[in-house]
Amino acid sequence: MITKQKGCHDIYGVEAKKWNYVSHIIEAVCERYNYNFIRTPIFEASELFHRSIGEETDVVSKEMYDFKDKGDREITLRPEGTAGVIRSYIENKMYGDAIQPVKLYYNGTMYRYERPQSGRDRELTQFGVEVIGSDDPMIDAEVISLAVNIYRILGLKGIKVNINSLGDQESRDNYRKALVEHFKPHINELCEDCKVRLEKNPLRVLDCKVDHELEVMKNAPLMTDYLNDESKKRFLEVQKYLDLLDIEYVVNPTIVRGLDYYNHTVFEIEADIEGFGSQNVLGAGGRYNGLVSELGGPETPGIGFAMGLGRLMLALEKEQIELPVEDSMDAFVMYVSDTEKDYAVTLVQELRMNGFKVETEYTGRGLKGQFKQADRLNSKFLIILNDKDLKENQIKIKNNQTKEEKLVEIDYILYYLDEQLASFEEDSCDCGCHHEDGHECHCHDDEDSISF
RNA sequence: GCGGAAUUGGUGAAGUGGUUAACACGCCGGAUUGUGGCUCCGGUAUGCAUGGGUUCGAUCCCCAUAUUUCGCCCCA
Repeated sequence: MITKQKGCHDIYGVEAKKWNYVSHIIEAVCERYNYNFIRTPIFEASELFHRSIGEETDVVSKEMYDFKDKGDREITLRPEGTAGVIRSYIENKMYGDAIQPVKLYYNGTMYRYERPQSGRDRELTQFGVEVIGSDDPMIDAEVISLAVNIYRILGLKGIKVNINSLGDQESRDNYRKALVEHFKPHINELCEDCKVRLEKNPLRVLDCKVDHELEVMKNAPLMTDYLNDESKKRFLEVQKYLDLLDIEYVVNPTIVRGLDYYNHTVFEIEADIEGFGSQNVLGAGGRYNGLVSELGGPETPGIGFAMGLGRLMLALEKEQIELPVEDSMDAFVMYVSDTEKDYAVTLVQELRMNGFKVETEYTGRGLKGQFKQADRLNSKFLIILNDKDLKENQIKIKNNQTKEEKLVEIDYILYYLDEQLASFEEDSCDCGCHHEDGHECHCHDDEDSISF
């Protein structure tokens, strides 16, 4: 048997419906914030990721899906979404668009050659946004609030926002120097990885999990103390806007992020959920004011974030948040004889074309089997065709909830079904979803009634 | 890249170095000659991840591979 590749997943059935629902919520929220959908290729020139993410990062140095195509081009399956979006922004000269800043969102698969574990796959789905062309701290807060509001709308509790500022180039350089001076005398106490990090990317030493408890680590200089006045002011403004937006957050100076393009605001959104494991960062992002120019575009500020949908689904599951999943039919058309079947074929099409969700029998089951099948499909009405009724221009239709059966004139079938379904929905939840006992219904918390 | 655990039918699983590998659910059929969901009866084929090895004999023991899963590193 040929099986799926390591770290990949087939998503289907109820799970696929849940994914679609979540994507739908995300889209609705993005629309309200006036972000526009962008779809970029899944593969790009390898150089794009080397230049943007950074040569020394783990993502680039050991997790890239690289290959050469038949034209001998160096290709990489995208490990994250920002690089491709920025490439597209530059290539399509979006910096010349009348409407600025450019606000974009994407939702697609990313690829990282990693060892899979809970909450981490080789093929992962990320939703993310990018705002390019504004350096206003207000937009930093908006991006964070957008992410938080998506989690809120989905009903997720225990969301923790950690923010930090890496400052501008000057602040970062000063801090970098201070860090190297601080750790140099203690280099032998650090783990092997950190010794290398201190050389190549000193900031990364800070979020080392191995050396976390060391004394040198605890009294290491803080980034916040090395921000120059402008960076400091900017960071405080971001916090002011977050306060105004009623977003709870914690300033955490150890957040440095694994991708090199970040500066100023960086943030991570954690799920503080029992049993979630160590892969508890649901979303993260930050500002990247140097990235557009680094990739050959004009000097343009930008900020963005990404969230892993797989982890989000995991969190929703752990918190036992039930998503509304449409799993019922309006009607199931039953038949036995060939003439009944012929009529069924046309009736089913007519009903479908008039907006009803209708199913029928395809596998030669007897009437008994068709009743069972209709129940499995959670069909609200059963249409039981009978040659004798058809000769008299009538159709038997049974309400599967009340068990009432009625003979209806063929010409009135659409009207009858429409009316019956309307009254059907009055005394039951109109979302059409199944609710297990004890679970709250979130069906009406959809995008038409979201509260921020 | 490193380490631990696992893999038995459509599904959940029990089990043993030796004739037909439990049990449950599901599904199909019958009782009910065109009205199901309850009940009862019957059926569900070549099925113990793959490849080697030990053995008279392996689903069981050993090795390798694959996949799954949980950690480390790192990331969403």
